[in-house]
Amino acid sequence: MTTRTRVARRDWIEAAYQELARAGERGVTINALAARLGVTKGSFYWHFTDRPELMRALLDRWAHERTDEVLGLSLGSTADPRERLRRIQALGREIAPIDRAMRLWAQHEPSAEEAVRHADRALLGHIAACLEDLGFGGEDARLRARLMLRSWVGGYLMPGDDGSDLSEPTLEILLA
Amino acid sequence: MTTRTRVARRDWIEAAYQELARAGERGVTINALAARLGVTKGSFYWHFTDRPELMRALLDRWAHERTDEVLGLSLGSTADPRERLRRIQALGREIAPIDRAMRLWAQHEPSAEEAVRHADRALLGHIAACLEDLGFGGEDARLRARLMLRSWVGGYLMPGDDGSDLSEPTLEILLA
DNA sequence: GCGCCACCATACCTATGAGTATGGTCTCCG
DNA sequence: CGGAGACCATACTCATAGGTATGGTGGCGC
Repeated sequence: MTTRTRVARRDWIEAAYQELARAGERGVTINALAARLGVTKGSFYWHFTDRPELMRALLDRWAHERTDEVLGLSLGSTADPRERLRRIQALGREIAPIDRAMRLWAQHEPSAEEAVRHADRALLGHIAACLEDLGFGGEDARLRARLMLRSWVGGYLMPGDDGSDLSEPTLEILLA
Repeated sequence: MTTRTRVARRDWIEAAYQELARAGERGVTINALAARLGVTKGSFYWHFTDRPELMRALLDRWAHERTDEVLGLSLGSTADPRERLRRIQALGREIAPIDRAMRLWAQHEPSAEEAVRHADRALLGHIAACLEDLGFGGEDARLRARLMLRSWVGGYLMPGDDGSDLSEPTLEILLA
């Protein structure tokens, strides 16, 4: 016989995380995850007390992942700030699904909103630092950083905008 | 006795429209609207066949309202393009709730996505026209218009960003 | 070998929201 | 005054998703 499937708490979190990136917060449903993991709800309610606990774990996982990524941007730092900005954009493209899901979730969940706010503070700091290295004044750099991030996430809410046109020519405008 | 409450089809649409702006697409529930209107579901299913029909009516209402607003921007046109851009921003502030709701809805509803796409095309055209009047080239104007709109709607997804700091200094950056 | 415990399946309850069936009431028109 | 139709209330069904209760089944220590 095939060995009885048996999942750990991390498996639930991981599956939920991917479901979150794929279908949004509403898509994170116990039954769907159970089917995906090949078990039933009985497993879930042994590892977790309720759904909010799972969602809190997702928030935590995202916050850590986000911190590591931004940290990676600062550490693997080229001297050239332009190159660093390009790396931020590259990172943005790969984390787009989960980032989008988190921000949409944050629209109706205060805890998610707080997590996004916190993560944005760090990211904005990093972008502003790059801009300062490019010669922009402190206040101006912060303004432009905010503008860059806003225009980036704004792409999520603009149909027919795959974000490809935000890469080079648009970056020139923001750095002019 | 108080006269029995009696609502029309437009009343349902109007209530739903406000509920949409207030609580998003998920907030548009038949029972909630019925309670708000002082009637029951029986009334709704007389005026409409099902919920999708109501939602289509909302899409229609929004599309018309949006067309009128953008048309109003073009008609009441000052010669000064800077002033026209400021009027766009002013309009943006007042339509923020329903605009936000529509864009969030468009994330998981193709018909809403199509409506937003169509409305954006018109608005982007108007903004780009203003930018061309300011001396920007055709392609550059379109890029900057897209950037402006993206940074505007991006504010919806950025916690702790009331959009107030997007007004003047940020506009200067985009017009530099 | 035996019991214990981690882990899961099964079967339930509950709330919510869409949708339906049917009967009642008001109003207007002949 | 009497019926017809517009309009709504009441009382259901049904599907989904969270949550609970309880009874298994596996492996590991003694």
